Amino acid sequence: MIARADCNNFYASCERVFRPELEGKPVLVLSNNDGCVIARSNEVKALGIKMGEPAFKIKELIRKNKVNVFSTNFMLYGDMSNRVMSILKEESSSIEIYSIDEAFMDMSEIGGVEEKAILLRAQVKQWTGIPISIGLAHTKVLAKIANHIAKKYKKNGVFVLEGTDLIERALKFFPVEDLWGIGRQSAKLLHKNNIKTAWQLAQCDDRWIKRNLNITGLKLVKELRGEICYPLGVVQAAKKNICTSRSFGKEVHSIDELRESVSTFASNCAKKLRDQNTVCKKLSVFILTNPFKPEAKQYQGYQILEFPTATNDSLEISKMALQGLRNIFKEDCIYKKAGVIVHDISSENQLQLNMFDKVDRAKRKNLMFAYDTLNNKMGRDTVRLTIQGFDRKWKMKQEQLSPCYTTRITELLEVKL
DNA sequence: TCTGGGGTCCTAGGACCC
DNA sequence: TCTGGGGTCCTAGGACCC
Repeated sequence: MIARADCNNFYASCERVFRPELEGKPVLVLSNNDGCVIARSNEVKALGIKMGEPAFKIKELIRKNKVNVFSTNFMLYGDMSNRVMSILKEESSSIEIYSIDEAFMDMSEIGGVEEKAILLRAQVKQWTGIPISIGLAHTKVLAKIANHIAKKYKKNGVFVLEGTDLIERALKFFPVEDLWGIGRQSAKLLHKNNIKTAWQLAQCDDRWIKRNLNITGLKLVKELRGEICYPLGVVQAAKKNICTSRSFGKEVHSIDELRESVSTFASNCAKKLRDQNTVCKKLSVFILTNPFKPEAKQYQGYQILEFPTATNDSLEISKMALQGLRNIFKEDCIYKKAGVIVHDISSENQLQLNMFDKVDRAKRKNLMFAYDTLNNKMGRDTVRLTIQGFDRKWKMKQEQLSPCYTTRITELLEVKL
């Protein structure tokens, strides 16, 4: 039996732990620079405030309803997460920590799972102050559904989804678009084909599913039918990509400020690399202007660089990242390499990049991904630095490389201290 | 519809090889 | 330069997740 434990309104709950007087009152957490909503207590949800909503649009609503607004405090959330997870670990050593606020656990060897789960939930609440919900079933996808039901409809926060009748009833009432792995595109396609519930999806022909939703969709459907396709991943796998990115809260007009950020973000990525004992081969840097400033022209820059030898050394990585930033502002380099950008930082130190739309299709190929992603998701002027992980070939060498690099870095850091 | 900041996996098509 | 077939590796881009 797989249990899926999930913290309710996690960030908002964390803030409440230290402000118990906010129990029962609306609590909302805003993203970096107080841009948009990233966590809501139930009271805030009831006000109709949506996830991801820009803060400026709901100012009035916040004021009228005396909503308690917090800026993110990821140190706090990470710490609270560790506390919750360590309690869960004591219950079951086979645990996969899936994200900051949720985990899958193997509870198959534990008899009376429902009672156990209820107790576990009470324990987490008592020791950390964080309310959680637990869904139990034989596959991860079903456990997710069980969790949904537990959170929404069960006073004790626990639901066991087991037995053909109960599963059928649950699936018939569960909207297909709420399934784990069905996003906007897939939902649209399914609706067009008159598939509205999880149950209807589970009845579909395998070949049709594979053709329309590919192998991922097929796995999802098999899990709905009770066949395990996503086994519990107990060991924490090393990240294949590491990324540090941030929006500035204000406009940036100096290259020095960009250099500062790029350098800091590079070190940050390097530290993450060392923490998981890996090295990187490639690095990409990109920047773009504020896409939400309608009157301004939009520009962006993007560079991929490759290290001669894979590394996790902060200095090497920072240097390379700064080289990338320089390249972005160097015309000759751009068209040869990443296919974009440039011109000068004009007289007033304004950032001036070639306009995206003027770059022809072939040249901008590399940029499409960055552009789409950022245009959709990021606010304000942004510097993002990504370090790409290993492909298969490199992975083989990784074990030999990383200890030696790690040692070197440790020495280096000690010297610096 | 969208004023964060992270990640993952899959697939098609191009580059390259014999 | 278009006359064969088979294969692998790589990566951009799409879709999804929290």
